[in-house]
Amino acid sequence: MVTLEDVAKQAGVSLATASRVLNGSTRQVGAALRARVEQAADELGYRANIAAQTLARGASNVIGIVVHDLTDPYFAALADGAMRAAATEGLLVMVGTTHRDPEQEIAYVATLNAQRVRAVLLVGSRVADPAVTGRLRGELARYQAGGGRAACVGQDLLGVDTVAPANRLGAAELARALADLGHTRFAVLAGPPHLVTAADRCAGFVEALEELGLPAPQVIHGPFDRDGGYAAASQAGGATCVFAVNDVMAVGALAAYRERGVRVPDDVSVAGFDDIVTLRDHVPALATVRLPLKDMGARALELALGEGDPVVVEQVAGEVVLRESVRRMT
Amino acid sequence: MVTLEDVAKQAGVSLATASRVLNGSTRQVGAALRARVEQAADELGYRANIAAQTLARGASNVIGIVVHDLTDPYFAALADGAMRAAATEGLLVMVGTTHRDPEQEIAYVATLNAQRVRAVLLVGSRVADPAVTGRLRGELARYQAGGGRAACVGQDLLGVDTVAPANRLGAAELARALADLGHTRFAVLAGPPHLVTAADRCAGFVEALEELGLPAPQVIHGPFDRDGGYAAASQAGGATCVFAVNDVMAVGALAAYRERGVRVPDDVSVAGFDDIVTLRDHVPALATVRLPLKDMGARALELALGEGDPVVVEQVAGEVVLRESVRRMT
DNA sequence: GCAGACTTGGAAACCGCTTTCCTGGGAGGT
DNA sequence: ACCTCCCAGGAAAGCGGTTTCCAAGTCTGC
Repeated sequence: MVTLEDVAKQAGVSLATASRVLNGSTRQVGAALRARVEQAADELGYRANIAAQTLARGASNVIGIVVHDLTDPYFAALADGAMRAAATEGLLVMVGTTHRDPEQEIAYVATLNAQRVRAVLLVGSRVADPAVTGRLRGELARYQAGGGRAACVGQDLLGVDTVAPANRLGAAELARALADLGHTRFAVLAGPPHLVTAADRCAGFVEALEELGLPAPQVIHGPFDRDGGYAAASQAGGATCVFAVNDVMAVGALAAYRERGVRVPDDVSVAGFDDIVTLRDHVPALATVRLPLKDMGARALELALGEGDPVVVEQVAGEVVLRESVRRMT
Repeated sequence: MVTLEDVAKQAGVSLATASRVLNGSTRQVGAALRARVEQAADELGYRANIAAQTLARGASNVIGIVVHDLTDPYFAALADGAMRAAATEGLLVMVGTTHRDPEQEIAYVATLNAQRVRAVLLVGSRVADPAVTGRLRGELARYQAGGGRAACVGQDLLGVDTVAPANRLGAAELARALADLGHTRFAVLAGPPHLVTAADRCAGFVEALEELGLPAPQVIHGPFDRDGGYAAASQAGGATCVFAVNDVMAVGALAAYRERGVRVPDDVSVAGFDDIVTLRDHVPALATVRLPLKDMGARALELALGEGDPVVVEQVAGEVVLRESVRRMT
């Protein structure tokens, strides 16, 4: 591997000069020397050793993003938003997937801390486990104590800058919209009780129905993914409208109904949450609550990078979008 | 930030001993000292500085993955496969997205080289531009000259270990399967002519039809994504069966037909390529050629990490899967 | 009881780059 | 002409680890 010293030697200049020419410095270097250095670097095929730069500068140009599952379009969209924002800042991105294991999340924060990344983004729902959350907070605190910056997309439970989707509110608005269509008997495919995102959406929905004076919906717990939706849908009976707490689950539910010959929306209405872009061509088109995922990812990165001495928490509103998968009761 | 020296001082041992205890060495350290060091590290909240380790060891524990677009489930699946494999090896992953810009791809290789990553994975179709390919090869060669390892998922055009989907073959088999159903008039939504993956699939399909003595299909070029499929479908006329060179385009095509009131498969059959998992609940279910994307990603990482003095190129066969989106002609 | 072979701990060189501090020389002012 | 001031260039001190090389024990086996 060719080093800066090789380049300096070849160009007949000092290490300092070579460094100043090649790796961006405030100091000026004379045109003649500059040219010699650049030529030497080119001839030798010099590539700066970033590990050395990071060590010397005491600051790296990479950020870390921790998501649950990259193949879930929800996280892909969020990550993509953050990555685009990072690219415009000239930052590299290290991505970690936890596959929904909170321990992995904690471990990643430790690892990213060791990497001295500029910022870490924790993307995805928190879990309702004070012990785990506490340990994660501890790890984050340690990271931040060393000058690291962090932000989160999800719930404001970590004491860091947060982009928080208005899950409760969105679900409540959805409930009201569905009630407006004349539905009265609901079921909620509620996901796992310990997942805060799932729980919030479920709670918002249930509370809104209560306020409207409607009967409490049937709440069915299960996994937060497509198969969870599929399985939960099979247990729902008697409801004219089913709310799956995310789009992917809703798609699973639709699949279950299709297989059983239950027509959507004729026999049952189905709504989801998130408005996953990849699903826009699904048939029937899915009623949902739209979240600006890319923007949220990008915004989270901004927050992490920004000064923000006081921790900032930004609520992001969702927008109810009714589509073919729901119908008006006559 | 607490350093190893702080730990050593607190534990009353030398830097060398502290290093050996905390950061994995072949050398033994006595139980007493080991305990003291570990306690000190714990009390101080020590986290090794990986940049320093990388510099000293001359080897990093991160790999780079370069994909076109993370929100495209095709790449997400491939990347996920590679990332899982990386995780089992204890490697961290740096992900770069090029958004289909070959220049970006080259730039990423340079950057990852600067990072001295252990290996880089280039995931996605090559482009049919000798100049660009040449520059990419040059950058890769430079990286490999420095001890870097590389692999590619796509076409064997880079002179590195490659996992190559059998695009031609898969498309040919698909063509035969569709011909078996009695179709004779085909259209191909062919994607961009310069994208090798798209071109290969198109060519395989066209050749197979020719061998069967069937009339040449209408070939419609356009973008390689959902909207490209949507637009291309609108231009196809007279065919009873349409082959979109990837699933995402096929979904776009289905959307276009739906909007125009063209029934699939009654009026026209539609097939794709890839068998994207996220699309399994699409209606109508998409006939396609299944590629084991996760395995391919994982395999590419293995290849990159393996010895492999001779460059190895692995063909991965696709499996034709006929589903509701195609019908038998009577 | 002692030579030789292992072990364990520490000192210090080194990884590749940044940056502070110093030096010499030219420009500008009087 | 003389003195300052400023600026380009270089020497060298880190940045935080790893690892080689030594020295000093500690075991063996005879």
